[in-house]
Amino acid sequence: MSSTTAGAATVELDPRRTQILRAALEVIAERGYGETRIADVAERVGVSPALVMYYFKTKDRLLAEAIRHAEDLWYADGTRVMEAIPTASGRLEALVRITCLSDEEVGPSDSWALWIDLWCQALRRPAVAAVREEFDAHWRETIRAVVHDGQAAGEFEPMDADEVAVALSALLDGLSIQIALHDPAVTEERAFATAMRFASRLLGFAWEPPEQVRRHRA
Amino acid sequence: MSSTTAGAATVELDPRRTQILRAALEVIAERGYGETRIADVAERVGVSPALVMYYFKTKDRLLAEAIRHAEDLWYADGTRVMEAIPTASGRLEALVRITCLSDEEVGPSDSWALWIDLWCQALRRPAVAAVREEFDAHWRETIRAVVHDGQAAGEFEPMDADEVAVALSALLDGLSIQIALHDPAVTEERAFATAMRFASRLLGFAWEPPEQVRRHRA
DNA sequence: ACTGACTGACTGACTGTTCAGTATAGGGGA
DNA sequence: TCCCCTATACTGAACAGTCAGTCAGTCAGT
Repeated sequence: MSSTTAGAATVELDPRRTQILRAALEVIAERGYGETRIADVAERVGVSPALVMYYFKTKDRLLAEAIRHAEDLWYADGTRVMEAIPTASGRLEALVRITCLSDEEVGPSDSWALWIDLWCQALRRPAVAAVREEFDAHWRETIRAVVHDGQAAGEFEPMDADEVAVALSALLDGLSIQIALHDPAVTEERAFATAMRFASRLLGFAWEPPEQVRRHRA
Repeated sequence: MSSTTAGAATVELDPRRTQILRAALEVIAERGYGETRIADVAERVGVSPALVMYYFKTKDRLLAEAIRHAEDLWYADGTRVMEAIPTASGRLEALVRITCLSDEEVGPSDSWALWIDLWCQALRRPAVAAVREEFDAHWRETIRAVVHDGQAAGEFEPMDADEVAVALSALLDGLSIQIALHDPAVTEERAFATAMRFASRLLGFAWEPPEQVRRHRA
């Protein structure tokens, strides 16, 4: 479906440019969007702040492009992982795993912080809001497609796939917030189990929690 | 009790102090936590910036107290509304309604933005993180209690109430993000219906989406 | 020599915080 | 009553630090 997504991502091949974008992403993840200074980004690359301005006209443009770059990276990884999984329930579990567990091969370990910052900045910055809406729409469409495939294959019960996509993406967003904030009541494993239990119950497929987090069921 | 908390108690009763706190909350909701200037708060109250520093030693302390103040206000309203509802399913619906629909009598209309900012700042500010964790723990406990009551009364099916609390609070958080960001795919009414459908299916109680979601309480 | 990558040094704006000082209210004494 | 004294609320102005953005100019490759 989305085999030609490389176009937009490879528009900028300038290595210095992508180097700066990557550095900006690191700084944003560490210090936060609002606390990111051009000097920090420049120092991380090992160049002068003026060079950052040379490549990106303003700070706003740098940060906006960095956010979009993060989205591209995240989805490139995500689709690569997803394509290798044959069953719909397996792909659904992969989606939940990517969202809840930090040791997956998708995105940086602190990508949750980036998400929260994305939402926060999207509140008031139209450029960020556009990226966010695109990102979420794409994410929901991914879930919807998996649900649809599973229903067509008889793995899932028939029900409104859009509805499931909205509910499940919201659930995952909410859980990722608790994980990002290290809430003691919501560990990564618990979030994973909660989301999977939820999805399996909703879609009517069998799923058993792994050994270490298995608990009694009614 | 007076020896250690007398200062704090009198502090909260100072009208000028609460006036500044309220103004700070308004500015935070409008401009965002990171973009809030003490000059803005002072101007809204009609005093000099120096007076704000006179009451709150630093900007950080002002903002931290403002956030805590918001939490207090929100829960005061929330518990008042909840107490008047007899059935557990009714209280659960009220919880969802408070979260999803903007015209309820709980909190300011833009309290979602405040929540997102709360999460964002909690990522890196320990003082805010403490308020956030308290807030969420209280919120989950509220849900858990309602679920437990409903199960005891036979309204809900038996299942782990903690599990339901984690899942439902996460779902509501995720939906509130989409609402706050005005995502075209998730209107307030749709979020409300999604959450209620989810909860009723999970807990096994009957719920029908209203023909037209009632708004503006008569 | 021309172009593009790159830099050091500067500026200009913003803003949290301080501080010296003003005004007002109240209390106590004569 | 009048005056003095003190504490409290409050302000205008300035200070000090931070940073995005600019610019003239250097350096390397062609």
